[in-house]
Amino acid sequence: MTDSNTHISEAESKVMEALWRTYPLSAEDITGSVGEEQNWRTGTVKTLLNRLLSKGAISAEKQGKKYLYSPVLARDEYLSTEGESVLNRLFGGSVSSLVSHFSKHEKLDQKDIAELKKLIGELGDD
Amino acid sequence: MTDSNTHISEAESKVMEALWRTYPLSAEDITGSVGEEQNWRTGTVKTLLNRLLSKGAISAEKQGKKYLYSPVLARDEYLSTEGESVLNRLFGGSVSSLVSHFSKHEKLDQKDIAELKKLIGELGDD
DNA sequence: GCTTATTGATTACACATGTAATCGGTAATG
DNA sequence: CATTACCGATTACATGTGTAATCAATAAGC
Repeated sequence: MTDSNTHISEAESKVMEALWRTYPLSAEDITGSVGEEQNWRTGTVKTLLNRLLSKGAISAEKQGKKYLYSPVLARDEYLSTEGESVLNRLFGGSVSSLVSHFSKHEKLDQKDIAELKKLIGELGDD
Repeated sequence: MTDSNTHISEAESKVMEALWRTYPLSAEDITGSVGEEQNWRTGTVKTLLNRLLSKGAISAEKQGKKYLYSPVLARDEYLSTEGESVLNRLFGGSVSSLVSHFSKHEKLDQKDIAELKKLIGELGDD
């Protein structure tokens, strides 16, 4: 058990990502975008939407004969929860230890480095 | 499905962590340390060890009537795989985007910041 | 040698997750 | 009005994961 109960699975997170980009979206919309990429039948998308609804991660409002879905859980909140959990599991909760790992393995490109420099600079200024 | 087949679950990773700290270890050793913390019965630890064996993540050698287990998968390799997968899922593969997120949410302590500064400094020198 | 304790192997079982198929109700169409 | 098409709800099912209990083989003790 990763979280108590309302954990969002990987497949579910794909649906969330779509809703975080734009909302509200119908099941059809999502099947057309995410479903296309993931090679999901419509039933699959419906199931994921229902599971997300049960978890309270999204909401639905009836619009004619179909539903329009919107995120309830904010992306930022999701990132915090998931990110922190992973950071703890893998890197003892230390961001610098994560960066160090990726750095050591040449996983930082120029853009990353530039961004990091900027970030760190700003932090110092605080 | 996160990975093709040999994905290491969270419970399994707890066992791996123990073996990465010291090895070889007997099932008893692991039950005594990790099992204690996690409140696992001996059977649970045995199951995890067997699953890790099937996945080729650890090896076992007979020592008298019991087995001694050692890691096969290196911690660093595990960190790379898992870390990259998570980084992709959550932050579009961008380390700086992850750091930015944690920074925005005040999740960087002084030590992190100091470490990051040092890291980035070294990177610039390359 | 027979009994008991140890330890690994096998089996179990509930819940999560990926991936749908099918059922059932309502709306559109002829 | 009867039929069809559309859409959400319900059911399904294999595999993964957490968490063991039990079985079986062997070693140790009486």
